[in-house]
Amino acid sequence: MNDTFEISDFLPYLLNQAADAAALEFQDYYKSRYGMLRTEWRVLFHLGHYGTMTAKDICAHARLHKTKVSRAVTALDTKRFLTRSILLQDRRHENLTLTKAGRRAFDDLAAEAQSFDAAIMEQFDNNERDTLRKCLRQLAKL
Amino acid sequence: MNDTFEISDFLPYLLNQAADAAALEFQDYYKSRYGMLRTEWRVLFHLGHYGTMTAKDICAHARLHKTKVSRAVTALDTKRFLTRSILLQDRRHENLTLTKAGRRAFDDLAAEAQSFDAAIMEQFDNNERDTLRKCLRQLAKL
DNA sequence: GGATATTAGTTGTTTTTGTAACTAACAAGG
DNA sequence: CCTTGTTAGTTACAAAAACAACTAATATCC
Repeated sequence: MNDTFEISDFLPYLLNQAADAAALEFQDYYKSRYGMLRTEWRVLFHLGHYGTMTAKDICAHARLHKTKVSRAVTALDTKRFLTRSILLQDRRHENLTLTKAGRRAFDDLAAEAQSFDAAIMEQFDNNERDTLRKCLRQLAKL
Repeated sequence: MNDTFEISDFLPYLLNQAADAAALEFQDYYKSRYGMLRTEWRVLFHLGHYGTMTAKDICAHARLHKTKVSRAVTALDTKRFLTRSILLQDRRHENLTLTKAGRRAFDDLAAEAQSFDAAIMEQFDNNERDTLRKCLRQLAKL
């Protein structure tokens, strides 16, 4: 009918398909193993990687809405993966810190993520990898 | 804390962030202008681009679940953007065809998508564009 | 000091998705 | 024909996301 423009060439579509495909396998891992949702995994990652921080910090850094973070923190708290401590200077903030169990989960998942990432990237050569990451970073910044 | 692995380097995360960012602006367009959801836009695109086809065909080609397509078709039908006609040979299938209004919406959105895509790609050089699309296609296939 | 505005985080309500069960039509083997 | 199986599509219910309204603490301006 109209052959001037293919949807599989449309960047937002392509990005979305690629993102879905890439997320799938890893998602199964943290879901079945720890009963975590994607936002929980991201929050866990931030705390494990950057250390103690507030929900606000996570929102800003992970580009997540505060309600999503709030619910993820509640879930991780219920799982005893983190502890909350209200700051004396400003009782609106609370510092979030991983527990031992939280850190174990983080260590496991981070290692898994890393090897998962490497496995995906294996299909590309060095030039492609660099270009891909560079372009994606630039797009994510918009 | 742990600096061996950055989350912003984790491909599923990066892809997701890039996909979100890229989808945002265009999403606003079809949402505010036509009250469409993403799946509706995709179904509309398929019908506009490939012509009359069944829901099943769209599922296979767009990699969408049949329930999502079913709901999108209902929504597009309500908006009078398509008509359904049951096939005489096999009354389980129904052919979906855009109405005049549906085609107008498609023409508008396809043009918009195309220039939107071009605008995004402008920030990359030719080599980057090719590599990006090639890698994304490959990832999407998984 | 006290009204007003901000900020961090939570809760409630509505949309949207995901999953599974369902209906209706057809196919195939006996 | 008539059971059994398969297929296209819908519907019902549960999980998750989006959005708005809220609470509690602090900051600011008069």
